[in-house]
Amino acid sequence: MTVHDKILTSFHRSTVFDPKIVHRPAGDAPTYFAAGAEIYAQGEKCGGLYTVEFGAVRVYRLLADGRRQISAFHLAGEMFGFETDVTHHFFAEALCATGIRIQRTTLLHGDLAGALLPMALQSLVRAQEHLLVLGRQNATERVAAFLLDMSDRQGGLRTIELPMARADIGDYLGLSIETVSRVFSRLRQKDVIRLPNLRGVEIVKRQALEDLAA
Amino acid sequence: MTVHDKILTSFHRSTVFDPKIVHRPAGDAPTYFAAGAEIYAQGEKCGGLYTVEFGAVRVYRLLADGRRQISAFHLAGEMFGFETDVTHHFFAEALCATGIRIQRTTLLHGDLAGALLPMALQSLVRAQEHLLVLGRQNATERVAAFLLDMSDRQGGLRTIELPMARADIGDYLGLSIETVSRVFSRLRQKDVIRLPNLRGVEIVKRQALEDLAA
DNA sequence: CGGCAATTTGAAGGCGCTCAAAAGTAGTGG
DNA sequence: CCACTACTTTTGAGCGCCTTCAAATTGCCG
Repeated sequence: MTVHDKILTSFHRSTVFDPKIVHRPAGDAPTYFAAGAEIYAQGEKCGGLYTVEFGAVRVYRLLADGRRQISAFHLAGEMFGFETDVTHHFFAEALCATGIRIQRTTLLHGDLAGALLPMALQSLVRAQEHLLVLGRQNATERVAAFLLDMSDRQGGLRTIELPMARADIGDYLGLSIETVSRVFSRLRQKDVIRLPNLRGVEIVKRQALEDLAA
Repeated sequence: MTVHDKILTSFHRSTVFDPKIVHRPAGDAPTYFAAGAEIYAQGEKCGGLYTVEFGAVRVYRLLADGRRQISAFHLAGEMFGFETDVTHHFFAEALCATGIRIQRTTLLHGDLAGALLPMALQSLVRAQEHLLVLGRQNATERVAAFLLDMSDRQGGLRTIELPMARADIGDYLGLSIETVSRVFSRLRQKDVIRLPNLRGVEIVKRQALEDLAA
């Protein structure tokens, strides 16, 4: 039992689980999840690998006292669910209406592993870059890096629709929701971004964001 | 070019490079590095995978202004150097006298990849657990988790010899060296640990550390 | 329009950082 | 062996960024 497993032994879910699953077919066909629906939970047996067909996913861990760290968001086309153990060490939930293709991979070696290694390494690099953000950047830098990352992963669009709430962004960036909101407001005041909807973000001055992210 | 690559374009090494390499044979034989010696640098062409035979290694990234984030320490028996690109995105340096076995892997698929996937996933899980520490734990919790991790990875020994300086611990945990030192002192005052040497740590009350790490 | 949740904004306080200096450690050479 | 130097670690004081607590505002959906 590792340090972090120990941390989580006393965990209990804070809200009652409501699956909200519209349709879960057998085999490799996509499964549909409503916003907030659980895809898998810590301690569950690993079911394989997951590919986001549409929508978005948050993957996170919890501390015993309820503090949450979202280790990654996964958007359409991305793969997640890599684990070293037979049971999940993380929770995965849909951020919005989401379609997931589940590949049941009992054997993780041979040619299949050869195809998976690049995907796993992609996740590793993302996690390592996120370590730099969490370890050494201030609130403004974190939010700027986050917005640029989200934009890049949606094709570098000028206007993006965030699939997650402020609370999710905070738990991803290691900040309180109030601080996230304050940074958004400050960026809006400086005309670096515009906030047309609650979830929409228009990047007005990309260069300014990039300067801030450093 | 990603956000983080951009961040690092203006990077320059802060100290003059002194290889201090005693012996670097060809092929798969181990290479020896003195304390502080560079194993590879950001931007260099990837040479393959690296296995620590003895000693210890730090892998890190830098921001343009010199802030450093150590993404991982690697001890004897551990493998590192996984990259998605043809060039390194990180720096790797020996923390002390260290022997490294370099496997030159031109093809990262097939059975070889099958053997590598578990190692890569191990790195991924470590990075994700570290995200929880950096994102959601305070200074005391971070140091406690670090000490337990170091102890566990050295066989759960009661007394361990840290191969790294306070500055390295700080850059790993996202803290200043002063804060790391203060937490060490506080743990010593509470008789949770003892500090026989500058680098030595004796874990007197493991349970207390585990309670703190949560 | 009314009600609920999410977001925003404000005020006060705390944790960790920066700056600074003292104490301890190691390495070198006389 | 000891003196000298350079570096690391420790300790102190003050400050600033972010958090917490609280309340106002906005947005959304019936």
